Parts: sequence; C-alpha cells; structure tokens
Amino acid sequence: MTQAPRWRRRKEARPSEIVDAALGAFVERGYAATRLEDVAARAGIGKGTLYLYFSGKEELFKAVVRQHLLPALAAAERRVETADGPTPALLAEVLGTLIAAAAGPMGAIPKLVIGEAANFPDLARFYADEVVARGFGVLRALVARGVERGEFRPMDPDAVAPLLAAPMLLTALWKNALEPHASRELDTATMARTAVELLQLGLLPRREEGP
Amino acid sequence: MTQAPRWRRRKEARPSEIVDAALGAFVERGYAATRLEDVAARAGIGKGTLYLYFSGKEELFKAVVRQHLLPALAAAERRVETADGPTPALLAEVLGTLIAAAAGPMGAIPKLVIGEAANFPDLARFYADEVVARGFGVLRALVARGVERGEFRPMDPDAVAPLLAAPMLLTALWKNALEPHASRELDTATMARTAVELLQLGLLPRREEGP
Amino acid sequence: MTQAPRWRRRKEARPSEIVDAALGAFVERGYAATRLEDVAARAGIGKGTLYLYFSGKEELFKAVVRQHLLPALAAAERRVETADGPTPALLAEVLGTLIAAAAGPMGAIPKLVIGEAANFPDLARFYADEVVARGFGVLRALVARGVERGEFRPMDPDAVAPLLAAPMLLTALWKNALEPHASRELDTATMARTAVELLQLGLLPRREEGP
Amino acid sequence: MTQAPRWRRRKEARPSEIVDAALGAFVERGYAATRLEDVAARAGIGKGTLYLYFSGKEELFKAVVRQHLLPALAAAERRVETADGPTPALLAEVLGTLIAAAAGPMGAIPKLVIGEAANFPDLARFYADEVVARGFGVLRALVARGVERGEFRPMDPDAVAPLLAAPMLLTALWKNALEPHASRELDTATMARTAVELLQLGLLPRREEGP
DNA sequence: CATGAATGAGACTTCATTCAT
DNA sequence: TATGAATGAAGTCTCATTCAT
Repeated sequence: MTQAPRWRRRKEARPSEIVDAALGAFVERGYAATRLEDVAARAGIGKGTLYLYFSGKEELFKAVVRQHLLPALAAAERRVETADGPTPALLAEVLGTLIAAAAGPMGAIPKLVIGEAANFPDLARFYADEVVARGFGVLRALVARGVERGEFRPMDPDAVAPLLAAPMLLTALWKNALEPHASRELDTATMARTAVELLQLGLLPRREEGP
Repeated sequence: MTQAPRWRRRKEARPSEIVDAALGAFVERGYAATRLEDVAARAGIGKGTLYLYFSGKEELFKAVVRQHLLPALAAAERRVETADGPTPALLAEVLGTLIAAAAGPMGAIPKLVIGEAANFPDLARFYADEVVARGFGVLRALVARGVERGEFRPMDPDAVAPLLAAPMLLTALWKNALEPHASRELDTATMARTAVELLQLGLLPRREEGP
Repeated sequence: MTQAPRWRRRKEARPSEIVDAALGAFVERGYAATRLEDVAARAGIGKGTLYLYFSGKEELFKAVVRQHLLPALAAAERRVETADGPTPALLAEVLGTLIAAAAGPMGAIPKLVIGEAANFPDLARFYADEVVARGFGVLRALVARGVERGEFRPMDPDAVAPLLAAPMLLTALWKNALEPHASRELDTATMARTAVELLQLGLLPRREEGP
Repeated sequence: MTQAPRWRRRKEARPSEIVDAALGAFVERGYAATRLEDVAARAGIGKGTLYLYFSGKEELFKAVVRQHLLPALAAAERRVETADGPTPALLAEVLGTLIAAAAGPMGAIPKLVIGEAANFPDLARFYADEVVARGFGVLRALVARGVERGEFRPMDPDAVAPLLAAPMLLTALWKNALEPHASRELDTATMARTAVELLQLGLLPRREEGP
C-alpha cells in the first residue's frame, strides 16, 4: 500500500522496538549493569544492529528517557489546559492518574535518571528542566486555577506544586525499585485516595478564612 | 585506661573512614561508576588495604547504607517515643527535621539504594524492611498519636505515613541528584514550611466534624 | 561494432573505477584503516556491489597494486629497450621520469605494499619479484648498456641498479607519507637534477682510467 | 644492594621490555594487525599490565619509535661532529654504518612510520621534523665539511643530503619488508661499498675543475 | 545486477580482585 | 598490617561479509 522501499518498513520500526527493549533491560538491571547484548537479544536483533540506530549506550539511554516521558507529559498538560469544572475534582483526577501511572512501568524512568544523573549531566539537565519543571508547571497551573476561582486557599503555587508531585514520586520509586524485594506491598489505590483527600483538605479554604 | 597503643586508634577508625570515603564516591558517581581505587585514595590508603576491612565492593556498599542510615533512624524513633506536647507541633518538628536532613548528604543514600536495588536484592530487602518500614513506623505512630488524642481527624495511619514521607523523599532526590544540574533551585525551607502547613491542615479535624 | 548495449559500458568500467576509488582510500588511510564502505562511497556504488567484482578486501588491494604498477613498468621497459643515443642522457631522462612519477599519487603504492607486506606474503612476493626485480632489471640494462658502450666505468650493473632506484623510492615515500605532515618540502626538480648529476659523475669513466 | 623498593625494580624495567616486545610485534605484523594481547604475551605479562605503563596502543607505538630512533640518531650526530681526518673516508664510514644499521631490525621502524603516517599525523610530524630532518642535518654537515675543505666539488649540501640517505632507506625497507618474501637477496655489503664508491666519485672535484 | 540492513567475530580497554613483598 | 603491581574476565564498539529484496 505504502510505497515504502523494501527494507525501510523494518528500518522505521526498529528504533522504537530497540528503545522498548532497552527500557525493559535498564529497568531490570539498571543502566550500568545492562549489557548491550541483552538489549539486542530482547529486541530480537544482533549486537551490531544497535549501532545502526544509536551511536552507543549513552544515546540509547537518552532515547529511552525522551521517548517514554515526553508524550505522557504532553498529555497531562493538555488535560489541565482544556479542563473545566471544579478544581478540586480536577486535582483528584490528575493526581489519581499520575499516581496510577507512576505505579506502572513508566515509573521506572525516574529511578533510572536519578541513579545516573551524575554520569549524564546533560540528561539530568534535560530531565530537570524539561520533564520535572514542566511537570511542576502543570501542577502549579492547577493550583493557581483553584486559587483564582476561590476554590483553594491563597497559596503560592510554586511552593505547593512539588508537594503534589511527591506522592507520585514515592509511588514510582517504591513500586519499581523496592517493592519487588520488600515483604509488604503498597496499596496504590488507597495511597492515591488518601493523598487526594489530604491535599484537597489542605488546600480548601478554611471556613474562618472565608468572608 | 585501655592499653591500646596509640596507633591502634587509627586502625580502629579505619573502617569508618573508609565507609565515609565510599559514601562520598558513591554519591558523586553512582555505585557502578565508582572505582575502588578512588575510594582508597579518598580514604588515604592503598587499594589493597580496603580488602582487609571489607570483602569487596558489594560489602562496602552495604556498610555505607547501614552505617549512615540506622543511627538517624534510631534518633527519629526516640524523638517520637519520648515526645509530649501537642501532636501538630511534633509533626511540624519531625517533618522539618527530616526534610532538612534529606537535603543534606545523607539524602544521597536513597538515591543509591533505589538505583541499585535490582542488583542487590538483599540490600533492597534490608532497606525496604529495616529502613523504610521502620521510618514509616515512626510516622505512623505520630499520626496514631494525633488521632488518639483527638488532634487529628480519624484516619488510617498506615495510609497517611507514606504521604508524610513523600516530601522528604522528593527533597532528598532533588537536592542530591537533579538540582546540581538544573537551572532552578528548590527552597528547602519553604518546602518544609508548606509541607507542614498543608499536611497539618489536611489532618486537622474539620470543624463540622467535631462534636 | 560490438553489440554490447550502452549500459554494459558502465558495467565494464566498474572494476577499474572501484580500483581507483580503492587506491585513493588506501593511500589516504592505509589498508587496515580503510573501510570498504568508504571505498564504495567513493566509487559511487553500494557496499554490496563491491563483492560482485572483488571477492573481498584483500583481492581489491591486490588489484590496486597490479593495475597501477604494471603499465608504468612496461612503459619504462619499452623506453629503455628502444632507446638509442648516448647512455648518460638516457639515464638522465629515465631517472627524471621515475622521480617525477614517484612524486605523484602512484608513488603511494610502494608505501602500501611495504606497510602490508607481512600480512600479504603473496602480494609481497609478487611485488618483489614482478615489480621490484623487473624495475631493477630496467636499470641494470641501462647500466650495462653504458658500460658496454664505454660511456660508464666498468661496474657491476646488479650492484648499481638499486642505487639508481633509491632516490625514486625516497621521493615516493617522502612525498606520499611524510611531507604532508612535515614543516619542510622537498624540491623534486632539484632532487632529480642533483641525483642525475651525482650518479652520472659517479658512473662516468675517470680520466686516468681511460686509455 | 640497591635500596630499590620491593616492586620497583621490576616496574622500572617493564616499560622498556614492553616497548621491545611491541617493536617486534609491530615489525612482524604491522601496527593495525598487531593485537595488544600478543604484545603482552611477548613481554611475558598480562593484557591489562600494558595499561599500567602506556595509555593505549597509540602511545605504545609512539614510544617504540621514540625509544629506538633517537639514541641511534644522537650517536650519528656525535660521530660527525667530533670527526677529524679526510671527509671522503668519513663519508664512507658513516654511510657504511648507516646502511648496516638499516639492514638490521632498527630498519623496520621507517616502515612502520611510513605505513601509519596518515593515521598518526603528530607522529609523522615528529618523525619528519625530528628524525628525518635531523638525519639529513648530519649528512648535510658532512657534505658541507667536504666542500669547505676542498675535498668535494662545490655542491648544495641541502640537495645532496637526501641522496646520501636514499640507499639507507632502500636497504631498510627491502631488508625488513620485501626480502623475506622475495626470491633474491640483496647483498648489503656490496650495496654499501658500491654506494660509497659511486657517491664519493660523484662528489669528488673533477680534475678540470681544480685550479 | 544492485543494494544496504543485518550480523557477529574480534579488538581495545576498564577495573575488581589477588598476592608477593 | 599495608601496599600496589599484576591480572583477566567482561563490556563496548567496529567493520568485513552476507543475503533478502
């Protein structure tokens, strides 16, 4: 149907297949302990084929981070921008979604970036400025919206945003790093519900502060 | 009093000096990228001398974690157990202390453990069960105390504890992994103050819930 | 006259185009450091196409040597065989031509062969026996001619031939290997003139040796 | 007897042992085809030990060149500077020595440098400027001495020097690269004698040029 | 005929660990 | 007890060669 030249079809799918394989491997063993040969095996290709698509381990790592985080982030931004309705409900929804996502495999990425930040300064910068800052931005906007509409107490959105993100981070790291080895589980649903409840209450205007 | 000749003192201090050197090295480069030769150099000893005190890199890593976390944890436990006075104030104090500590070099340890959890399952288990669980225990006790004394709404302390820990974790990781590379700083003091305010309000009994 | 369709011309030219491309690449980077992909690119063909004409890198190398040296050698042989006139003038002409040729790109071939002799014994043998020996043969014939005609002192042509070849070799290697990196140039014309002068005088009969 | 610290004795001999082993290996197979593992085996050490003394293959190569050529060069310089007696005899002695040396294993170094010049520009520059230029300098001084003392015709020493060097170069390359594979040998002694004879005669004042 | 995607053997290099001194 | 020279397993990366298209 498409006029794709013979081999291209495969070639175009490859990078993304490799990145997926790499994510899996990195998540399981960490960046340093992952052998490129394993990544290749997971992707069902030869060792050298990796180098047709990525200039080395480092580039592959960066590609993993970029490919898996930016789409999710963009989705979150859009959700908040286009939302209407009461802010507390929006907060509940966003927090719930984030925490649920953090419990999944995507939550392994922060672990990777945090662990390797010292060895990949530019990746750390990218992650800090483009992912974390943008993520905080979404939450800041959410808080500002609530404050403006009188649904939240007047608070500095810059100071509050990290606190909204914190439960998600904790979930991501616990679920992807420690829980597999721990003797007790964390109930994500309860976690999310409690977080929303606690933060909502913390943000709502106190009665005596009202008019 | 002890008949130990002077130079024994040095010998007895060695393991701890080495562990300190190792912590510094691990924090700066991560576990895998740290060369034992660098640790030895930091400790001012020869490469081979390390092996007189630790059986290898792995043991050294575990010693780092054990040595630096358990004392802080024990201190926190004692503080809560022996405290009297209103719980909200105690919460403020504990959270403030924890977040401040997380911003310091000790906050680098979670980063290490999280990053290497997959490669050191028994260390991960140790950390999850002995450090995290015990840490949560302190916070759980704190919440339970407030609930019992009617200072907090009735809530499940198990569900709330992680939420109290989350800002500390975020601080630890941000300060020790990303901020050195990021273009913006996190104001720890504001962070702590806002966290306390938000969580206190979220925990306090709502007026209409009172009698 | 031939019924070959036009595009066959291209096909027939291919091997020679490839050999030219290979010569350029080998000369620039050396045999081992030359990637077949670069040769293909220089020749304007695909990597796999090389293998339709040459069975591998080694064959290609041999083809380069054979194709570029034998014609020049045959020309030199013919020149000496058919020459008449005084031998000193012929010596001057031949030496001048050889040194001039050595300064050009063809002079890069000795460099290649010499550098790879150990890895290509049969090529080394071919070069030693078919190129060098034949080349020496031309010079030997030249000297013998001069001796026979009483224009040169009686000398062993076998012993003199290498000495006539030496300036050419030095020129070839200097121009093609070292000069590009050196801070001083070699003046080929002066070199040739001085060589001819020196060798002519060295070969001419001394007056007291005459009758 | 020496107060050399335990391991030092060995450590100090090592670099030179390794360089010797490397020279042998490079000469036999060429730079690119030589595996560091072979060099190590020749030196009787482990693969990794090489890296305690040389930062890599490239450094090792450069060390080989520097270590083996500069002493011989310095010796030649001294010989000419301190010589007295007639210049033609000095010329005979120097040329004879050089050609004899070129026929030995040291003569393999030019082959190496020439073959790898393109891949080691700085080594090529070093060799061209420090070895070749200095070598030419010795010969230039020799010629100038003869001219000044009226033992040689007035000639430009700069133009003559390369011609004196050429037989040595040819000997070095033939003996070390091609002859092992060729069916005929080059008689070094005859070569040297003929070269001296030819060049001396070429340089001596012609009778009619005298007063 | 021509291509270039895919491969995997092989080389360089690093570094945890050992052990003679 | 302390050292650091030595080691070799293991990992990253290159590139000649193959073969489906």
